[in-house]
Amino acid sequence: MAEDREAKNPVQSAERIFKILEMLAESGEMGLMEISAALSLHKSTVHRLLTSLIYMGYARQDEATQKYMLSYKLVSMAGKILARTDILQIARPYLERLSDISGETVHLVQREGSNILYIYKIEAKVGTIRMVSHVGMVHPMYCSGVGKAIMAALPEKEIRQIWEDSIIEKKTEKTITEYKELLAVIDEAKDRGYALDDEENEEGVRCIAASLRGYGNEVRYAFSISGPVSRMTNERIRELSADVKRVQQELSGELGYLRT
Amino acid sequence: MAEDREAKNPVQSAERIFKILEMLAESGEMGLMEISAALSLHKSTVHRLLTSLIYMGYARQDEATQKYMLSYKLVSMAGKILARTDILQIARPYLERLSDISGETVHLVQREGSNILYIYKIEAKVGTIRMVSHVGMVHPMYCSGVGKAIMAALPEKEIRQIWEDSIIEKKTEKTITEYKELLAVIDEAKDRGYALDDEENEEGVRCIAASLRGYGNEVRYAFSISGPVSRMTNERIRELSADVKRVQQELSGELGYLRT
DNA sequence: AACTATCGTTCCGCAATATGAAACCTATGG
DNA sequence: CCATAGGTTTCATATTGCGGAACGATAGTT
Repeated sequence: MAEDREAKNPVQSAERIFKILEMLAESGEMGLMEISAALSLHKSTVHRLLTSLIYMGYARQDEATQKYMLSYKLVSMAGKILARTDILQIARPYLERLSDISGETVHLVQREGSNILYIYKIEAKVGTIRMVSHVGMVHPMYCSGVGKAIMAALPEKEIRQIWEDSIIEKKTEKTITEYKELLAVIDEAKDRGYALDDEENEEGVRCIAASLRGYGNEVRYAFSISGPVSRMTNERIRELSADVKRVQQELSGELGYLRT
Repeated sequence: MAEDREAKNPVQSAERIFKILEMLAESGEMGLMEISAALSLHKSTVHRLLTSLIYMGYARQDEATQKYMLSYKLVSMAGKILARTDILQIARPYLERLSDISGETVHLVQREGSNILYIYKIEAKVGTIRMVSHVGMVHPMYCSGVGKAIMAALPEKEIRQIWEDSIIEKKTEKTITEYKELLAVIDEAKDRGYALDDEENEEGVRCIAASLRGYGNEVRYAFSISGPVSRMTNERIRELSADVKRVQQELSGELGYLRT
């Protein structure tokens, strides 16, 4: 077959200049020949492309060593992107999929000190029960699945702090009111890789949650699937946990782009 | 003179592709014609360059709206650059301690000419107020605590230069718009050993800042603690200033050892 | 439905542009 | 002082990127 279907970069010089950019981002600083050799490009070509990068302000050359390195213009650009893009943009499609799979209510929350803030909610597609949660709601961490998911990623010192900051309130029969018990439950969550809320916050509601790491690599978000006990059997939770963990995996991957 | 000395970008397509990149970073998402019009480039040219960006993974096109936007690859690259900025490695534990002590937002910035670049941020651990600052943000020096902390270590000639380079803008009631006033405030900072920002940049936000000397012994960095006026009383600022100055002391010592 | 306007995509001939060989600098060190 | 190994500049060449034009798809209008 003479067919040449394979996609190809339509702009050669762009291909090359970004290769150089990526290489410099990786290695910090490099000499002309070093880059030339690594990319199998003629040194005069590399020189021209570098001159262009410098002209545009993306790179600079060390006066003394003559080595090339990146400027902070890229960092500044990245900052603009981040400033605009909250996690919601990224997470939404994944959460939508969770909602499709399960038909249950899906939440995305953000840590706010010792509390969590609901920043996104997809209503259940089956049944008629409506959860009291809503976007903008602030809720203590200790008695929610998402809260425990976040705490499972924190050092014990911080968990203790959160506990002390919280007004412990026995919302249901099963609400945890002993610090030791909380720690035990969090330990379980650590082992499993996901946290549970077994009617500890709202009578008849169970949920399964996992945390997410944000830009600075700190745990700042969590998401969950919630539903009535009638449908959220142990059996079903085990099934859904696979989906939750997969989404956590995938989302972490995508958000990981934002980290180092 | 027929002399045409003015530097020129030696790679046209690079020039254009980065213009597109910058434009997208600024605006979030744009249509083909929109970009084409804004840059006075033929739409087929823009299309080709965008295809190239997408091919390399720096951009993507929304399925539904067909609009173009940047991916997170740039952010990831920026992360790599920042990760290598060694002051960050050294300073991080100290800044974390400041954050622990105060519970407030902590920033680390780097001087970039007459501006500052935010290279690290620790979010406040108490309260729910979020500062607009973010890593990668570029900001004028004259109306920020960190900027004034840096200027306090510069000769007046340079301060004047910075002032002239800056676009003076009355961001709040208290923003300094007179050069003489700036000098006075900087003088105070020199005496005290730390600089303040008293709602000069963002309504309701006060901050306390100090500068750091880099490798060549020139002042290139500064850090700060910021918080809402409600918590950042004069009393508290005096308390925190001791911590700020101690961290400055310790960090300066450690950075002094580094000589490339 | 037919018409129109708008936007994104594809094609392709032309020449401007990017290419790389070679010559030229400038340090460093043997 | 010569040799070597970077980095820089020049320049003829053809490859690459350019943009006019035509196409397709979608949405708004009559």
